[in-house]
Amino acid sequence: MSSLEPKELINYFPLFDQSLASFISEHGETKTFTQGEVLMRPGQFFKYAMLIVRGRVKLYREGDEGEEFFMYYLEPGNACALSMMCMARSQSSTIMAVALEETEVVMIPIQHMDNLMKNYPSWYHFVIETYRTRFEEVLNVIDQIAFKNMDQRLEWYLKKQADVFGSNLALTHQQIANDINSSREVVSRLLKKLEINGTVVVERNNIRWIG
Amino acid sequence: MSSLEPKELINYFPLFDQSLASFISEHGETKTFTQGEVLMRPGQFFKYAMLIVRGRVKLYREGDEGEEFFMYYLEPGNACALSMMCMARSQSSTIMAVALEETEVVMIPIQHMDNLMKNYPSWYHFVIETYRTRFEEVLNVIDQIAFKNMDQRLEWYLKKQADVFGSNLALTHQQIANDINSSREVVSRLLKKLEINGTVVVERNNIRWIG
DNA sequence: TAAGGCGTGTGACAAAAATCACACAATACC
DNA sequence: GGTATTGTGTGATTTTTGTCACACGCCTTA
Repeated sequence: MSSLEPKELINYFPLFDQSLASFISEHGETKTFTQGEVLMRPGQFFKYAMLIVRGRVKLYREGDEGEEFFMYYLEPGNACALSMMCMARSQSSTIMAVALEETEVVMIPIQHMDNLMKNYPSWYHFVIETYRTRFEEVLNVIDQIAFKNMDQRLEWYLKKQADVFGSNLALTHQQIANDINSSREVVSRLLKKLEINGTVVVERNNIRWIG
Repeated sequence: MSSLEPKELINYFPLFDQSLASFISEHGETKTFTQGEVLMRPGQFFKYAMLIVRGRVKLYREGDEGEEFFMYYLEPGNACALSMMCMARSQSSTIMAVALEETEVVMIPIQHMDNLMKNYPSWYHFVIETYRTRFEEVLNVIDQIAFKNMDQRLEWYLKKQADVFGSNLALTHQQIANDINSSREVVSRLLKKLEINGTVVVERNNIRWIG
């Protein structure tokens, strides 16, 4: 439950200045989530701002009938933007965040927010930057599903995966289909096309992204 | 170019406290945009945070081939979230904002941001609230295009329009098609269905939303 | 090594949406 | 009133995506 050293924090979050890192080191609590554990679920109130320092978190949108739609990953050095828009008393459906692997998170209780905003300019710079990044990410998602066909969306999805996990993607066609809200057969066929095209190599349980 | 009275500002932005309203009244510049004028375009840097006090602004996403995709409106009392994520040096394609009618905007130069964040808690509460609202709006858009069919998306779109403009919508089928990235014929057919269904009355250049 | 589960490939078909080709009604403007 | 423009209605067709049915190969494990 004790927090990280200031130096380590600055390492992960280069936007932090010395005094901010010290403050967070003192008042933040670290928590470790196990693989598959839910960090955030629909309708939840937040009592902490969450900063990722180890592991990976998958954010996705849930449809009314339980469909999933992948949005983005959070990695060390990222913060959960949603957790920072604190009073998120959400409606019908909202965002899910689950740990993909064992994940370590620094949690800053919201009662410190006023103080942080007031006295640590590098904090709100970080907050704004976090929002901006996520907002742009989400706008890109909209571009894809509003303007592009399945083949282009699949390609974009695979590229994003490769950016995060490297060129070997341990994914089944079914998992991909879930993430982009399509069906296994469609994904299979499109992957075949991409393979002929030379952008990927398709193996069992694995896709090699060539680009 | 001179700004509004503090009292008036608080009227539009109830989250502002007295001192914040005074500050903005003093340092904000008001600017009037004419109908059709662009407040924000792809690739632009922002030098101001923009608060809407009169009129209406339409925000939409532009595709690579010039397609448009409607996202949301800004009305008096709203702020432009994008303008507040100041250094938005955007990439390939990003958001467009155009005035739907004559629109009055209070513009706060970004050099005041540090001061505002530091000394006016009601300012950053407002900023966070603005981000939160827009983020949720955008997530709802994603729900629609990721999980719903055209008929449901059309219905959702019309309802949103009716929330803003009242139940008489001066829209052609072509305009609707542009906003939801579909085609006129499809919109015509779906509107007919909705009319049979009793949710709308279709007239020339006008749609009456019944609900 | 036999059995069963899981991941993948594929053809046939269905559904949703986009596109094409018109007809025609309402309105605007000479 | 006559003519052009704009908005709408509708069938036929194509494209895209989703669904169904089933084959088959790989891998585990008993």
